[in-house]
Amino acid sequence: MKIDPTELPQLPMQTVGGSTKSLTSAVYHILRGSILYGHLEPETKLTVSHVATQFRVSLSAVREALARLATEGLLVTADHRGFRVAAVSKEDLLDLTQTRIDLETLALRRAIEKGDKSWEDRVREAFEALQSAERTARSLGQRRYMVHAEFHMALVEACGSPWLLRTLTMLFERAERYRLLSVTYSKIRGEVEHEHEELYKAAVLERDADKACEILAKHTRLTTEALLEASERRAAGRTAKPPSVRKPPQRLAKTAARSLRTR
Amino acid sequence: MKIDPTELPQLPMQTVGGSTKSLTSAVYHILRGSILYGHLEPETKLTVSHVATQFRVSLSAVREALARLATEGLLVTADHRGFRVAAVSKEDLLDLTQTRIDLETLALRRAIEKGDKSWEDRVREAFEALQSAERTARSLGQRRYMVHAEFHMALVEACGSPWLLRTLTMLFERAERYRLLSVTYSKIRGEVEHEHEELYKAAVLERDADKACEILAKHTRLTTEALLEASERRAAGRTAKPPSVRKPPQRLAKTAARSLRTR
DNA sequence: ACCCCAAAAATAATCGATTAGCGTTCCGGC
DNA sequence: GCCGGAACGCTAATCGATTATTTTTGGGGT
Repeated sequence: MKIDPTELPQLPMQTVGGSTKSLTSAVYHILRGSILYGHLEPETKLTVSHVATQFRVSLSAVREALARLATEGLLVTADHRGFRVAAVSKEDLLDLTQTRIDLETLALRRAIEKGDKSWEDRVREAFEALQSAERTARSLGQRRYMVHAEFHMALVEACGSPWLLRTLTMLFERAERYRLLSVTYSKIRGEVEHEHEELYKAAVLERDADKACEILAKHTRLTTEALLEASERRAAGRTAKPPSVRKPPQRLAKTAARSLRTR
Repeated sequence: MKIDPTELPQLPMQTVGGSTKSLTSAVYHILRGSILYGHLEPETKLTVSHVATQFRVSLSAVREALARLATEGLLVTADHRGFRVAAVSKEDLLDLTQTRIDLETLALRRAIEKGDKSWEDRVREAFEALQSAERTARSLGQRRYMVHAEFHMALVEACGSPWLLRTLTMLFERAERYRLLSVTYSKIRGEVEHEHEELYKAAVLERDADKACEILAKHTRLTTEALLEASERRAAGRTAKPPSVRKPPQRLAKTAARSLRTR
C-alpha cells in the first residue's frame, strides 16, 4: 500500500521535513489544504465515517487527522460532538489582520536591522519569483499563493526569532484562508502587485524600516478591506436567503474527495 | 466506563469549554500537564503501547492524544518514528522570552488603553489571589502556577485581540514549562513577588503604560536570567557525565502514570 | 398545538488484532 | 577487519468490529 505523492495537492509552507509517508498525514495534509484554500466551506460538518469512505481509509486514520486539525484550530470539536470546519467572521478577520500587522512589522523591523547578504538574496529571489508568477497568468492556483507566501516569509525570515516566525506563519495561513474563500480576490491583485514592489525596495534596497513597515501595514489593511467589501457586496446580492441555521449536507471538494490510493 | 474527574490533575488555562468526557482527551490533558509542568523530561520517548499500558486504555486513544500534542509542538514526531517530548534549549528559552516580552507589552499597552472597570476588577481579583497564594506556603504545586498565570493573563485580557491572547497563552505555557523544569525556581520567588505588585500598581492603579511595560519586560527578563543561571550552575555540578546521546528508558512521572480508571 | 419523555437511529469513541516500516544485528564477501 | 545487505525484532500505523453517546423520531400528556 503505497501513496502516490503526485496525488497529493501541493501545500505551501509545510512542516519543514514533513514528507508524507503515512495515510494519516496524507489525509491530514489534504484536508488542511482544503480548509486553508477554501475548498471546504466553513461550518461544514466532517463526519469521520464519511471522510473515511471518501478517502478509502479507515476510521482511525481519519480520526487522527481530524484531531490534529482540531488542535490546530482549523476544525472545532467537542467530545462526542464530532468535527466541524472552523467558522469565519468579520471580527476574526479584522483581529487577524491587526495582529498580523503588529507582529509582521515587528519582525520586518528586526529583519531589516539584522538581515545579511544572504537574506537580501533570498528576498530578491522570492520577489522575482512572485513577479514572474504574477505576469504569467497561466501560473495555476496554489502555485501563485505559494510564491506570495514565500515572499512575505522571506522578508521577515531574518528577524532571528523562530517563535515569532512560527506565529506569523500560522497567522498568515489563516489570513490566506479568508483570501481564498473570497472569489473576487483576483480583482484586487492589481494594486497589490505594486505594493509588493514598493515593499521590496523599501525593505531590501533602501533598508528603511519605517517606510517598509508602513507599506506592509497598508498592504495588509487594504487587502482585508477589499475582502470585506467583496464579501458584503456578495451578502447583499443574496437577500432572499433566510438565515438557515442548519446547512444542507455538503460534500468534499473535488481536490479533497479524490481518492488517495493507487491500489 | 466513567472517568473520575478527581483523578485528573488540574490544568490551568485550558480550552474554555473543554470538559473532559472522553478517554482520549483525558489522556491528552494529563500528558499535556505532565509535559508543561515538567513531570516528563524533555526528549523522553513516548511509546504508544507503553503509555496505553500505563493508562489502561487502548492504542488508538493514546495515539490520538499523542497526535494532538505533537501538533501543538509539545511532542515531536515523524511518520513511523514515534513520539518524543519536545527538547528544550537555551536558545529556545531566550527566544521565547524575547517574543513574550514583545507581545505581552504590546497587549498590555492596549489593555491599559482600552480596559474598563470590569477589567480593573478582574486584575485586582487575580492579583489578590496571587498574593494570598504566595503568602500561604501550603498552597500546593499547580494551584500556585495557576494563579500566577491567571494574573498575567488578566492583565492583558482587555487588549481586545483574541489572536494575540491565544498566542500569548501558548507562549506563556511554554515558558512555564521551563520554569517548572527548574527545581530552583522557588529561590527567585522573593523578588518576583514585589515585581508583581509594582506591575499591578502601574497598570491598573496608575494606568501608566510605559512604566507597566517596562516592569513587565524586566520581570520576564529577570526570571529567564535566573532560570538560565540556575541551569548552568546545575550543569556545572555534574561534570563527569558524558553527553550520552541515548537516554536510559524513562518512566512516566507519578502523576502521569496514575491509572485513569475507576474500574 | 406545544412540550416532555422514551425508543430508535446516527455517529463518535474505543478497542485489540493485524499489517507495515524502521533500525539493528548478524552473516558473508571483500 | 570492514562494508553491504538480508533477516529479525520492535513499534508505529491501519483496520473494522464493538461500545458509548448524542441526536432524531414518535408518541402520549397537557
